[in-house]
Amino acid sequence: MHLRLRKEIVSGYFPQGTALAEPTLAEHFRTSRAPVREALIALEREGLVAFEKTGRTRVRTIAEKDLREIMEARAALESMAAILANRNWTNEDTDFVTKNIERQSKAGSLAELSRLDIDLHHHVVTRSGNTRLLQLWEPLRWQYEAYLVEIFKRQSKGDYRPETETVLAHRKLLQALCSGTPADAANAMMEHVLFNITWAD
Amino acid sequence: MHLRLRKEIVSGYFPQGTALAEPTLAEHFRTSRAPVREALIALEREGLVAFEKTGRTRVRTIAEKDLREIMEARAALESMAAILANRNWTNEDTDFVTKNIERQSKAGSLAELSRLDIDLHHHVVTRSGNTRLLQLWEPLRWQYEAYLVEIFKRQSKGDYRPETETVLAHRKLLQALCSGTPADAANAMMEHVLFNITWAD
DNA sequence: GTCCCTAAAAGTGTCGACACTTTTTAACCC
DNA sequence: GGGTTAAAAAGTGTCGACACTTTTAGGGAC
Repeated sequence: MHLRLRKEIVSGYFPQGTALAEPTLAEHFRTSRAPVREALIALEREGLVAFEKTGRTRVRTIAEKDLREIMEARAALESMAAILANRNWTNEDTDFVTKNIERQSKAGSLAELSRLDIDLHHHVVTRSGNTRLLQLWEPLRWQYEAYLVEIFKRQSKGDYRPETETVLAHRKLLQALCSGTPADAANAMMEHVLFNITWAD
Repeated sequence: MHLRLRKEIVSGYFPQGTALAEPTLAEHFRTSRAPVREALIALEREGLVAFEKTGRTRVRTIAEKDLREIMEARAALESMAAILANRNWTNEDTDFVTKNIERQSKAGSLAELSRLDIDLHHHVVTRSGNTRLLQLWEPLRWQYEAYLVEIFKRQSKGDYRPETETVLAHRKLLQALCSGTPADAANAMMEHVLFNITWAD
């Protein structure tokens, strides 16, 4: 329920600013209001919906300035994750990331590239072995995805060229993760994530 | 309601592992179960309570290995916060932190020192100006406090000596925040927070 | 058309109830 | 006493209902 509603928000089915009335959602999910309320509370803490002072709920709007916050927070968490993942790194991890990057270079759309990109970053955070890092990271992920889907809507589909910049940064990151020092890994991640801020605004 | 229950957990009134049955809590707070459930969901996402597979809820137990995770995550968020706060730093901030450190050096108990310490770190995260950083940091704060109160219980009250180490690290941090580079601030914060890991285990 | 006021509609917050599941208790046998 | 089974107690998940608040819609004056 909570997961289904999240998917509908992140996928853009409920666009930013949409009013989320409990009776309506209850009907939509064929349940009563109680489970809906509980899902909304969880989603509020994930930053995907916002409660107004009157108690009403809307899909949160994520603007450019929010993206900066998200990327800064991601950079903080992911660079630490890179340090920790660097310690635990195995050949299986290298394989996984290598294959991911390979598919990125052949990606046919910005949406596909983004999905692969998020997968890669998710892998690093997971492999940090720090469950709290992952727990804090996940809301940022959903907010980021919710932002992306909005951008994709506005963007014409025609003008896509593979993002060679991103792929190069990922190769550098992989290098640091599998054969660099923890500091190398942190720096590569920090630069890579923060680069997207300047790229985005 | 959510805040009251949190306070009772963090203060140690509900110790780690305590079963939190909804009807009992409802009676305790003189409400029905619905608000209790909603508070529990919020607290679960703050990491203060844990749901078992059967749906039952307990106050989460935070052990030494959890403390490591918490401190690593704090280091990640707070070092980024230090970078951002360094940009916005004003004389008022310097005053606030200076007074805080002064009071630390005169602190009469470990509990008082901890309270001042958390206040100082909270100030830096707030002054980063990044609301998401603060939002992610707060759950770590509660978990940390819930851990501390448990430690204080076990510890004899007699053997307290002021932690000059901590005070020195804070002075160094302040120096970096008000007259150093962003990198200085990040490093000072990272070292300071991670130092507590080795100190704690 | 616009403004204002009122009435209806929609929404939230809280409650008690019911079915179902898990845990505890108690009785029984050995 | 220790173990097993069955009944009772406690707990969760979900639902519909009610009072109260906010928003929307409509009607009248100008």
